Amino acid sequence: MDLELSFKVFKLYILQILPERMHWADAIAQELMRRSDEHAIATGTSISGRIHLGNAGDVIFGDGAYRALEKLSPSSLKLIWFSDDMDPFRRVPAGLDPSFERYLGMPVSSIPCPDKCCSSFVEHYSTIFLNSLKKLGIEPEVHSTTDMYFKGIYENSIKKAIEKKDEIRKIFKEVSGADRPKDWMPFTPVCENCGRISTTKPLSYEDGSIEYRCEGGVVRGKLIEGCGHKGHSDLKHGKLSWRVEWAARWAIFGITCEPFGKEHAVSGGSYDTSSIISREIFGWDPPLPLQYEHVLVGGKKMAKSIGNIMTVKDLLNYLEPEVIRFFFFRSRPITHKDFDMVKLMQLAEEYEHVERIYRGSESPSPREDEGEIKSIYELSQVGEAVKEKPIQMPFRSLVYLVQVNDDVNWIASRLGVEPDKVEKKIQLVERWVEEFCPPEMKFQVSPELPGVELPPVLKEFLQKLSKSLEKDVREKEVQDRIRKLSSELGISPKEAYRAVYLVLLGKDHGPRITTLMKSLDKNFLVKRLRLEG
RNA sequence: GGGCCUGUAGCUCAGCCAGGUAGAGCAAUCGGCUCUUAACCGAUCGGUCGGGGGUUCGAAUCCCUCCAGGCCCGCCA
Repeated sequence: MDLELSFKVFKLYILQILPERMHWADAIAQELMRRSDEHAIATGTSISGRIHLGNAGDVIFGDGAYRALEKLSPSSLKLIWFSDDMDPFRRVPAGLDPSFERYLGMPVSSIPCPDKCCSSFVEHYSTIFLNSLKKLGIEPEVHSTTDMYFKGIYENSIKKAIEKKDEIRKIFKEVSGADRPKDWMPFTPVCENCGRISTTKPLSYEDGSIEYRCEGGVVRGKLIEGCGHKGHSDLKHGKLSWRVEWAARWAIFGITCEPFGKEHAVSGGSYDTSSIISREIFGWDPPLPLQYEHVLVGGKKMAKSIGNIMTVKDLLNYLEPEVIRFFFFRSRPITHKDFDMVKLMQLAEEYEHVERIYRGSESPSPREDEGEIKSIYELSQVGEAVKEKPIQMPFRSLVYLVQVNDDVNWIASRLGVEPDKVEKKIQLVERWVEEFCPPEMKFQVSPELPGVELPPVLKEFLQKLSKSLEKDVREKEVQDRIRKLSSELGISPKEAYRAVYLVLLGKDHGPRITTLMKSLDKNFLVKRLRLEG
């Protein structure tokens, strides 16, 4: 008994002196600083069409680590985004002209812009992506893998990999049990005749030159025919096999941390293999992995076939950038994340809550960790976090206000803010209300008197209320009047309010009554309360 | 065939790595604010921590197992 008690006391004491809980980004930054004080964080995206929210998550998580490291002042620090544009084009995304099929098997960097507005397919999609990341305050150093090959940045790595290809084959065998054939080459050239990379087979290597034949290959289970061309390629027009390329890239850029999804993280997967290749072939310690779970949308995987692709650009039509960042930083990367457009208001409210705590207009509850909340809020900011008490324009309030009256000046005066401050947010909320707002939060003043049966006493109440409104619609008096009348007539205020909502909206509840009334034409209101249409 | 993640209050999630009084926000309910529904404030309600077993003085937390959901690898990346 005594022993048990002393254990408890000891533990409670320890808990008190332990530092506050730590945000994952801070924990990673600490671990990284323990390892070294020069850091490069790598993120990357394979460009196969519109770049969605999940792809953005990769970079956003990287930015989280970047910002947390920044606070610890390492001697050098950068955030890199690799445009994986030497990858072969594997599937024509939905919505694109089917004629793009002719590019299957070519490096995506050689496909033209689908809208003929940019210099290429890759530029088209990556520009949109990078611009929307910029709005989230993320501006990584950008590298195109195609350019890197062209410029010869990979050349030494390719030579080394070819030299040690048998060693690499052994690593593949040991780590993932995959048998690469004896004549396997870690580098695949682009066919100089047809421009495809999925169809070429390297035959031999000598002095920086690869002999190959374009004999065809399989892409997503579909056979792509080769053109039959036989030729020689230098080491600038082709690509290292992924796991080798990944390792080479780590070594070349000195990558110390990289976020990635489970497709790489799986046991025997590319992170395992690349780690060993990195260490044994290129002599670089693999980066600290930052594993994350993929983002779902409305409980489903984002897929072009389902048509539920959500991009940051799309999302910026409904949410402020801070809330999008908040979505990624409020919980651990490994946690399932479901971006549900219908529940977006809840997300916005949680962000507002964290903002109030950070900026001192609300105190955290005993179980909320102030240090962690501080990190979450700071990581959610596009720029510097501000400490002053916020003037908030709550998403929820706006949802109701825009449905009553979408005049900017009127809404601004209700919220007590400058019209130009709220204008943008009104647009965001209006779009959400129109497209995703659940029906129970939607309302509309009925143009005709809704067909409702009211007991005589409530009719009398409405008549009297109507009369008093003929003279005066100042809001304090309206509420006073409703209360007075309901007590005079012996009905509960609740019934009284219900009656008003019924005749105005056809529903038994609605937004604050004075807000609603004030936005309506006085004559209309008086008539309606008299049940005259 | 191999692996990963998730399961804690109606909803969204902390807490798990380093076992020690089950938490927050939102919702709901009730009340307050000279202004009673949905801008604010307070209080309350709400959970056999997916099930079972084990280790332990003590398990949401560690181990085993089962169930449910989501996903990945086993072509290429």
